[in-house]
Amino acid sequence: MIMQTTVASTRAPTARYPATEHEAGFTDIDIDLLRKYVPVLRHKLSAGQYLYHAGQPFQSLYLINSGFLKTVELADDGRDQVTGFRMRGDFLGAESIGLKTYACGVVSLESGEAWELPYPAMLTACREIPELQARLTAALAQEIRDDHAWMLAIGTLNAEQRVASFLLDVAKRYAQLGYSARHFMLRMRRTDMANFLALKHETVSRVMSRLDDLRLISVERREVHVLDDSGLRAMAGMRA
Amino acid sequence: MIMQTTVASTRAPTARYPATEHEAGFTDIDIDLLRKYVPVLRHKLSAGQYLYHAGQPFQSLYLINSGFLKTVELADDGRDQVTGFRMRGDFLGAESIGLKTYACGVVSLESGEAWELPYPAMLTACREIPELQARLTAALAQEIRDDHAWMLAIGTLNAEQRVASFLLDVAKRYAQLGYSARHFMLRMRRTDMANFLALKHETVSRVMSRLDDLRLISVERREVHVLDDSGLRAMAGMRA
DNA sequence: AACGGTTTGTAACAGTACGTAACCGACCCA
DNA sequence: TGGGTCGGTTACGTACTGTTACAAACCGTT
Repeated sequence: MIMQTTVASTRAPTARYPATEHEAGFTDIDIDLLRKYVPVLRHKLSAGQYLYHAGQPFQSLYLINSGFLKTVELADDGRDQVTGFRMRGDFLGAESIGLKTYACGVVSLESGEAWELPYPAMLTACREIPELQARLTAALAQEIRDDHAWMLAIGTLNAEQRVASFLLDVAKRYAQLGYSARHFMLRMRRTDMANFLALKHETVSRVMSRLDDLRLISVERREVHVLDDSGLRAMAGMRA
Repeated sequence: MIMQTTVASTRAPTARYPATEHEAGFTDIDIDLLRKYVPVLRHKLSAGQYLYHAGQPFQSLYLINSGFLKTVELADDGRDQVTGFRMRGDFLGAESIGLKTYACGVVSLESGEAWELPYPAMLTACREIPELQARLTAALAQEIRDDHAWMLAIGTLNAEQRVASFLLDVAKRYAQLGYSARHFMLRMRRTDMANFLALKHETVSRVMSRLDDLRLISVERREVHVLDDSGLRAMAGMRA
């Protein structure tokens, strides 16, 4: 086990459970072995801070040790799109491999810690540790699949279904990290959630209230209780 | 140069130009060197034929030599989403690396040829040819960036802008393969285009007609002339 | 050349999500 | 303590896109 145990957020009222056996990232890679080839640099992050900006020279990959971040795609004309949310064990920066500069930006949504892994050293390490290469490739493939799942959701689900799906996904990811899947704190603003779901923040608010009315969840600002898991699943998966 | 020159489609009335220096895929990998490690199997494809189905055992990557294909994400309940269109020089199957079965399906939209590259052999080859590993990783990263660009478009653009962006993207890719960017044949049905753009086919029809009315393009079924490139760009990029 | 199925185009209508705006509560800092 | 900002909620009218329906054009086959 390579992950250093840290408390992800002091504000979060989520219960703490034993970590599950499988986590994303380097779980089954020996971090000490990795350190022989890669100088791991630790970075403390605070809310609102950028881990890296789009356009900045691409130099490193990052592994999130604690905290919660969003990745943001930026267009020339100012349009922006939240392409995902990342938490402990997730990789960052892999999407920019092959480029001179980072293709997107990463913003921390709360305090946390990220480990910087200089890419040239990682390349060397990958040659020495075949398992590392496999993990990195698998992480890239996984990200593609996540993106495709998002496309499927956005392309085929209405607002209610998108929000329900999103909540279930968040719950699942918290559960994988050993937190409660039935009671959690959303770490992002409504605006970020809406942007990610290709909706407006008012729509997200309305839908959340609606899910509350239907007794599927109870919401108070960022605090969410899942009251009817199967009901929520039904709403998320069924056709309009 | 590794690419065998073949005619992509006999139906397409697109003019043929000298190929550009840069193409996606293995362009700068020596195909003969690759063959020392990987048994390359050629597959003829006809319109409507699946290259592979979602759920089928994952065994190989594919490199498109000629033709035009769509990748389709499939949900349990029957919802489906076209996640992309692929042409000569593109990789297929990389999104399923790390899985036992393919995560999506690939359908040929016209006759063509794909080269099957058994994945276990590819792994070996990657260890022997560092450049190959780099190309594969770069292709994966590129796919992520393409997906993110799509997310940005779907999340921030209206129907007109999406269709305009799509046409410009198609034009660019044809140009990269040496075809005309101002006159081309769409290889997919309106339904596929609409699904990819998270719209309905009637909406796509409406918008195409409007772009025609505005003299930005001239359309007749699948045949498209770009009449006002900068006008089309303005429409694609500007905010609603 | 005629046939049936598929694909595309057009139109009227309806609905979901949007845009605007006002309000409220939490938080920060003077 | 009070103003200011930020984030979230709710109401109401609007409009873009989806829905439904139908017709025309196209394709492959007989």
